[in-house]
This record gives sequence, C-alpha cells and structure tokens, in this order.
Amino acid sequence: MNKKMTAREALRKLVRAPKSEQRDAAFRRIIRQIPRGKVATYGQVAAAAGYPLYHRHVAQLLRKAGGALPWQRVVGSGGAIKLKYEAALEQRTRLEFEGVRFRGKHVDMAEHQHRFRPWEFEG
DNA sequence: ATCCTGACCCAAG
DNA sequence: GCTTGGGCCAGGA
Repeated sequence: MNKKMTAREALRKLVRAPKSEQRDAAFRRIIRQIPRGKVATYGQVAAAAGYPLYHRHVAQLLRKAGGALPWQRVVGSGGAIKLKYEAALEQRTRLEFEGVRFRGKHVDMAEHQHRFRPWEFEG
C-alpha cells in the first residue's frame, strides 16, 4: 500500500503547481518589495512568493534577470553572500552603499532583515 | 528518459 | 566558527 507521506512530500502537494512564468513573476514582485537597507534570503523570498522549497530557483531567476531587479538585496541563509569572487565583492559593496552593515562575512540580519507581510497578498 | 548543474539549505561532526 | 553529505527542484544537454 502507500507508504507514509513525509511532511515535505505533503507540503509539495499543497504548493501551487509550478509554472516558471508566473512563478518568476511572483518572485520578482516579492524581491521588489525589499526596501533599501534591508535584505531577505533566497528561502524567504521563495516562501513569501508562495513557493516554499524553491529557493534555488530564486537564485536562478536572479542570475537570468540580472540588473532588472535589486538582486543585491537577496542573500543566503544567515546573511551569507553566496556569489563568488568579484561578484561577491560587488554585492557587498552595493549593500554597504545602501547602509547595510556586516558582521564579519555576513549581513547583520538582526538589523537588516526585511519582514514580509503575509496579508499583503493582493492577487 | 537520464544525467548534470546551480547566486540554496540544514543538520552533523 | 567551518566543512560535508544529503535533500531539493527545474532546466538544459
């Protein structure tokens, strides 16, 4: 018979069927909500857009969309910069220019974490 | 259809 | 703190 469904599998079934088009649109909308001086993680953006478990795709979009979005405001878990080499330096520089402070290698999340408002759904 | 890749994430050690 | 292994998912070859 059917094996017990894991919590993750259950979640996956609840999540809206992935359509890259509207998914990316949702990601873009969320990313644009992040104000100057604040940041959000890939996972938070994905979840806020209605697609938990799609954090990797947020990164994929950012790479593709590039300059059309405030890409520097999306960081890794814990405020880590996930880009490499020069790109990483550029992101850090851009963020510092917006007033974001770092603690070692990570963004000071206690101060710069952006909180998304769940009720601002607006279709 | 299979294999590989990625601006990820997290629990362990 | 850092590294590692396993898990995740869609896209491209």
